[in-house]
Amino acid sequence: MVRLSYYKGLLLSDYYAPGLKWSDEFKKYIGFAYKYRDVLEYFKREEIKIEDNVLDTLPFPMIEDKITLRDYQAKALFFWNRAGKRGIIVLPTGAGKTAVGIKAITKVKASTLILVPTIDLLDQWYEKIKDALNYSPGRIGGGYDELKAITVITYDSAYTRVEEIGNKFAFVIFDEVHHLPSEGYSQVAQMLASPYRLGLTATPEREDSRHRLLPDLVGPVVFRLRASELAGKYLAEFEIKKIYVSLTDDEKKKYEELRKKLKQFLSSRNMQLDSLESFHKLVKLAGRDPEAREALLAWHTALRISVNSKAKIEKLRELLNEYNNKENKIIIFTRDVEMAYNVSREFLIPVVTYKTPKDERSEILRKFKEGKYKVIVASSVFDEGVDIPDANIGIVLGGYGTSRQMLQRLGRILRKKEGEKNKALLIEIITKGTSDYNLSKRRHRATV
DNA sequence: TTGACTCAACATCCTTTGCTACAA
DNA sequence: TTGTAGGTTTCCATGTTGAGTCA
Repeated sequence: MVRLSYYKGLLLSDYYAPGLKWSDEFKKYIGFAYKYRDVLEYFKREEIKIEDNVLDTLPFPMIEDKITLRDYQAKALFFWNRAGKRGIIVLPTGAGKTAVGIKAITKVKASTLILVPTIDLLDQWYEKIKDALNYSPGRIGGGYDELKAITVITYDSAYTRVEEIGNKFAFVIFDEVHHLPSEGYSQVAQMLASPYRLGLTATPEREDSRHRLLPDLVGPVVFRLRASELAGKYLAEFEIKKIYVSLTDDEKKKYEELRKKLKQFLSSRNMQLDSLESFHKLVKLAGRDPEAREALLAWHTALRISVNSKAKIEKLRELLNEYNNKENKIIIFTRDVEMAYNVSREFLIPVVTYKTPKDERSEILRKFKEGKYKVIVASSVFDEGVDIPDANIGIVLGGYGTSRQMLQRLGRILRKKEGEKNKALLIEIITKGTSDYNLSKRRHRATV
């Protein structure tokens, strides 16, 4: 008879099993709690009897189930179920990931923990569960601290509480699961004993390649659908337009000076900037070498000039003249805060950045939803986890070189509206011949 | 309870085009 | 001659968020 137990994120066992190591401190074999399922299966295969004291879950409540899934949502859940209730479902923004998650809870019928990156999402899940299951889930984070059989928690709170609650849930849902592989959050996944796992995201891939950890932490991608596959029926038809502009003579002169400074430094040190690693090398060097710091600063400034070029503002003026009318709702996206405020001042448009106070932000979003505001400008605050009212036109003035940001911004204009005839339109304004062009090229790598 | 702070964690950050020492 | 590894243990900037603290 093997005794299995849980202790502060660890799995303790009397006998050896793959994935466990002997610990002199505990006088037992130990491993991270997430090995629980594998260890259990191993002992079963070996026909070894187990006394299992790992999970200590709260009783599953009486719930209703008012969720009707669309065909692709049901299919996604089918594949996840077939994979042993483990794995990741990839659906574009607006395709109803939350509904899939809630339906999964009703299938598993066991105590469930839902991890979310922001308080906005904490509230959204809370409301949707209340509606769909006629049950008020617990909330931990954002000032709440209620542990219930179905509980929504922020990643940050989970990080500080996981030792204590790591064995209270048989099922765990990781919303926006691309956050999970980061240094700190991945420990949360390891310290949870939950044998059933579901990850939800629109874009699992990460710039740092740590998404390679996801199959181990959550399971493989079991279902994937792109925005273009849902366009027309469940999401709006859309078009992506690219408009190219040039730097002014002044900007060009400055830009080239700065790039030259960077190049001169690189060649003086026999360095190249041809990979992320080489860039990190430069950053490291900049920590102790003033010349390297100067070079990096030059790179930053040059980037800013190209992303926030004056011609973009003029092009934006034309676009607003053309599209700013009763029929359209427009969101303008910028890369940095300064540009967002410049646009706001120039065109007298309400602006939202991370500096905007909370109530002012919700006020602006409310008025945009009601149609009192037709155009708003935002930095990268709307990229994820915020419930943004529908728009049908997005204008990208600047951004990162990541397809994640691109797809998330696209998602902001894709919600299908009743009787809508016009296509949703995402317009990107790009400064040609500069790093801005490279950024744009990079964010289009992944097919939409 | 709020509001204003601070702090920590997370994310992005590259594409040009030439090295040098050593092993196979 | 050709091919390949090379060095450590992070962190120039800016943006964004959640949690904690203190008035």
